Amino acid sequence: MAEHMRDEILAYKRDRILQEAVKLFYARGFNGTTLDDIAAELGVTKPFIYTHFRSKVELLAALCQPTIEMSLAAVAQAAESAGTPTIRLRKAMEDFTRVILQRQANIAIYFREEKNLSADALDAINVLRKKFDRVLSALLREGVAAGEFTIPDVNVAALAIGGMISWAYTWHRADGRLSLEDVSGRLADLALRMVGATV
Amino acid sequence: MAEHMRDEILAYKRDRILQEAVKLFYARGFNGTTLDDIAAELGVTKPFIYTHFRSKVELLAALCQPTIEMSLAAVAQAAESAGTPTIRLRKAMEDFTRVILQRQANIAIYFREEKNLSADALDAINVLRKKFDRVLSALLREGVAAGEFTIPDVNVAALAIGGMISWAYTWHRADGRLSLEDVSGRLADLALRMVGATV
DNA sequence: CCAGCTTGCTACCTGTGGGTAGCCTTTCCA
DNA sequence: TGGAAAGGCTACCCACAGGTAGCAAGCTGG
Repeated sequence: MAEHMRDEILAYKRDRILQEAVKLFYARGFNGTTLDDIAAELGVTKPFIYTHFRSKVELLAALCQPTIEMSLAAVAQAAESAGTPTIRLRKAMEDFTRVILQRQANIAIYFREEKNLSADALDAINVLRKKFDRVLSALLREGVAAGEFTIPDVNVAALAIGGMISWAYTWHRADGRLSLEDVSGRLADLALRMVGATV
Repeated sequence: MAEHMRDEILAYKRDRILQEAVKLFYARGFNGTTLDDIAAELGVTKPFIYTHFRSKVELLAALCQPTIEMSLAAVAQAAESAGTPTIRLRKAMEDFTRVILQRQANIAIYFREEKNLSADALDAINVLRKKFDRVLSALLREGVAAGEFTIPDVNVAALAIGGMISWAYTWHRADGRLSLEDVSGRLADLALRMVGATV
């Protein structure tokens, strides 16, 4: 029991560090943020961070990788769900957009700071991204086979759709004209149009 | 005459510094590249660079801004050219893609290192980007007015199209399956589909 | 052939920030 | 109530890299 709660608190501290790191890396960039900055924001000191993360670079990986995993999971789950390719593609794109916008800061940091990741972390993430492209391409091919989509070049289409939606991290404002649901609906519509599906 | 040639040589030196900086910033990131690295690659020393650029940050701006200007120019010129909105949009998207892929490294550096730009340089570039969005949105609206396009939300469509194409900098390989012309053709097609144009 | 200007180099300074050693305080159990 | 373990802090180290001062070498015009 005591042990159990100690672990929860440990996890909570780790989480708070990550939260604050995301906020600052997003606002000032990875190299523009010092560990002292993060510590100050939390009301602690630098060595405190080192009891939870081995290095600044590990902190970066810890805030990128799970977000990429979520993106992949969203698309993979929708692709495997029930329904026609059209229905599944719409769900995949809506859910993917939600991840991108809910984890907007993490996504931005990942794309900006990729070069600062360790080779290992980068490899792990690249595996996920390759898988993402394969899953999306497979879904598009399924739709073509079913006669629902018309796509001249499936691989380019997958990259184009993935890019169009990923890009939303650069322009969406949570306090702007469009809610998260507005954006995910509109981008999913555009994706369906790109593949020639009947909307 | 003598003066004239001296200026040419000055410009040439400046250009070579920029070339090498682009190569290294692209490969290792802005913060992962030292001015000594760039100098070494050129067979010169750090103070040499300082006779052509006031600081590392100025170097960064000098390799970002002209590329953004080229993107805007490509779209603006196509939008003002002759032909139907459909024809002009196709040309705009093809030319925009060409800029993105010809200046792939510069574009990548800009998006990654935006946070490292001076406030002034960033402002100047943001003006260009706003203009880019306005020009593209205006062209889409024209197409809608002419009955050639069907677009539920013009602003989102402009961002989506711009994003889809910009994104090509992340995946295009000059030595890959698709040539620059292949990609620009296919992405322009996809853009036209997104706006409901008759391809 | 010399004066002076241009050009680029050698050698250096210095702030910064990631990372660590070792101590103090609090907590918890015997 | 004493002692040990855990948790976090103070104080520090030092490599690195942006930026500069001042000198040497070569070109140019008189």
